[in-house]
Amino acid sequence: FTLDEGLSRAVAQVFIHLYDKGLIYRGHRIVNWCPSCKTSLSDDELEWNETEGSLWYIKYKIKGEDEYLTVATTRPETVLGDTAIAVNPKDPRHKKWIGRTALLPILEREIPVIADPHIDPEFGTGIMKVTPAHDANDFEIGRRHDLPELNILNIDGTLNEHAGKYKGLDRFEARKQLLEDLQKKSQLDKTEKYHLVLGTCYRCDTIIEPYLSDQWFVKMSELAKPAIEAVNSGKIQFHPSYWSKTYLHWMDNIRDWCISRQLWWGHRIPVWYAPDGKMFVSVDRPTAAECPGYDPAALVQDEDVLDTWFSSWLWPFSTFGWPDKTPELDKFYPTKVLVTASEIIFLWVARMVMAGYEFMGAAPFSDVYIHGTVRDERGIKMSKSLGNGIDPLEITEKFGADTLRISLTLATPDGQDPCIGRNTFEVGRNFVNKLYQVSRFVMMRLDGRTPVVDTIDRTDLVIFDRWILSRLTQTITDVDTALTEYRLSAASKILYNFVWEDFCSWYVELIKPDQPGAVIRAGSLNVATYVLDKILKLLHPFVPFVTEEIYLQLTADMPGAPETITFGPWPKADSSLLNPSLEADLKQIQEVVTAVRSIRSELNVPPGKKSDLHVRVKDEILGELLRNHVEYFRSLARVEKLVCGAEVKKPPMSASAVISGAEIFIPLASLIDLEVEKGRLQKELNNLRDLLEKLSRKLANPDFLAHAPEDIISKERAKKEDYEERIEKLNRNLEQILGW
RNA sequence: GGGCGGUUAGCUCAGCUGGUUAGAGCAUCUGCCUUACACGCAGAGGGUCACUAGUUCGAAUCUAGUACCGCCCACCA
Repeated sequence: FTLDEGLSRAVAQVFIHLYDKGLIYRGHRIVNWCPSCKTSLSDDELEWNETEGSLWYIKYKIKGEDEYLTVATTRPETVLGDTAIAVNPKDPRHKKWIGRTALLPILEREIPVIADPHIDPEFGTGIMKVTPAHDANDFEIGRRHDLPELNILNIDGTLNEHAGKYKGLDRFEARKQLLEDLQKKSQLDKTEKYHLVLGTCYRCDTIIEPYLSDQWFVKMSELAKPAIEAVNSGKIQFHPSYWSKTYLHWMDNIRDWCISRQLWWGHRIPVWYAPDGKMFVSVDRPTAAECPGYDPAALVQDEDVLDTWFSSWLWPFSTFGWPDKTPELDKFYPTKVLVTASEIIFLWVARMVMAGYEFMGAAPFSDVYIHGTVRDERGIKMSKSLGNGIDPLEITEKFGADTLRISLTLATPDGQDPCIGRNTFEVGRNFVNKLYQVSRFVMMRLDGRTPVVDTIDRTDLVIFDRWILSRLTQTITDVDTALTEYRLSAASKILYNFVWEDFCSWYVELIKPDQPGAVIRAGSLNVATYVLDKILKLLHPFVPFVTEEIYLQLTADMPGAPETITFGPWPKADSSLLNPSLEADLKQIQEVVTAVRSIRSELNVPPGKKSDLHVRVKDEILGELLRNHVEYFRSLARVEKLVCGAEVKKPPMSASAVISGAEIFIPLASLIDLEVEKGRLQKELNNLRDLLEKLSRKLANPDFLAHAPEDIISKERAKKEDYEERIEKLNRNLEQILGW
């Protein structure tokens, strides 16, 4: 907590360090002042109300001429605090007046006519009055041109001695009288209705007044240098990297930091004032020796407190006891990753980097991960004030903490903001349930056998076992890559797909024995358990509670198992398990199974009814693959009898499908609907013909053949051959049907 | 006004260095209470990749501009 004693001392020390170095100074700044509450307000404490106001056009006489410059203002009483008239240097209408002297109406004070690019020639008359003490923007102009900052207000909103005859009047009464006087002197050119937005005090509704006050500042340009260099050189990296642009743009244009706040809660500014105004900078009340010639008891500490970020920017080291050299500081500074939101890149991140270099001599971290900000379904950032948020506790209550976590991870585009609604969380809820169910299945099918999760018996593997191990290996590699690149959502999606598709939909279904309740082959069960263990560990960062629970159940009877999943090692990719050609073989089996399912579904074959499967293969390797493993996919494809080989003939009255490298026939006699089957084949035929046409055009283009790389051309040629082959087969099958 | 993102199926998003029949989940439609899961299984439909111009043999992917959405910062005499 930054208001704890140790951290408070660090804050004061830092103030003194910067003050002694000449980097902290006292200056003027425009604040929002409430004349009723007699306090300054932060921008956040203002309420902005749209009102119908007026735009008054006031004439200023040019000294020594019979000419007038007319300016438009919404606050005529500030005329009394004007210290210049300004025009745009490029404005041809008013160029000739630059450098001349104008006379303030009523008070007849002399003020210069200056040129400043800020003035918009399109607004009003293109001439602006400059009131440095009562407008933030005019203040900036005043600084640029070294204008006097003339304060005309008292703290209660009445006018002070600089207001001449209007002294003592309330600002609005003064406005009224001034306008009347101008009218009388014909110096009020005209009045227009004007729509404006007025800042008011959130407590008392009083219109706030921009007010010049004494504030403390930190000079930033020197502090910024090493912090800019750190990001430019890559010593500090943002993830995603484009956030470094935001950081650098701000740092390159950095302005001095106003660190004093007129609040009651915060670190008090460590400055003490003697009755005569003499200043002492000190953590505690100065001792007699520290303020020679003054009575320490008579010193008064500055009433203001420090900006909250003035303590937060020290956080990476103040939390470890700095400025003392503690073992914690030694061990934990610098750290590696800072995780935060983009909206505080300036407020916090940039300042921590600057403080790190200034006080520790090194950057506080090497990587800054910027996470997304939740938005609602319309894309608007969720916030308390808009009331468009979803309460995370409500989601946790309903679906569980893991669901909240994995759902947000899955839904958040890497580096961007997720738009979420209530059903965003169903995805995660379903997934966590799926994980739990499949785990339950594996554990049930242990049938009393002790699970083995650390090793696999490589002499006892079937093709599907080796396949899932290869897929697992690839998955671990992909997840590691994604995490290394700080792509959390990508990592979670890789795992989601692996678990749901590869593991649940294919592997577990393939190793299920054909007979209900039959014991699963020991080798496959070993692999299933082994893979499940790795899944739990890979998913643990995303689904912490459920993976822990399952892990403890799975390893309950396992001698020497860690007492928590977090003590287990992160899975390593074992490249000897990777087998791309095997994955390609499996893909073919999957395609056959999918084609069969598709035929059956489209022809409305009752799920309970099994059917024979005839496969004419182009290559006997596939035939063998199918024959040898039919027992595994028999139930997936509802196969009664399998006939496959290069010479297989199409059985009469059978439905067909053509995939790359094979033709599939299912004899369906009574079940087949001629029209439906014709439609199916025709549709596929049309699809392939379109593709072939496009491809043929491409391959007939001499420019393509001349410029495209060889491997692309041969790939396209192979594709063409495949299309032609499939079209021919489809044609034959279609002709046969037409002959029925 | 400045800076930075985004725009791909009805919705939420993948698509990394240009060559895939542009993918997934939700939603929709069809059929299923099939040995863990109906929070499920299988199948299907659905996209001129915001628009315009350019670079290229080839653009969802690169460049420029336009429009719209959003975030941060500044400002509105």
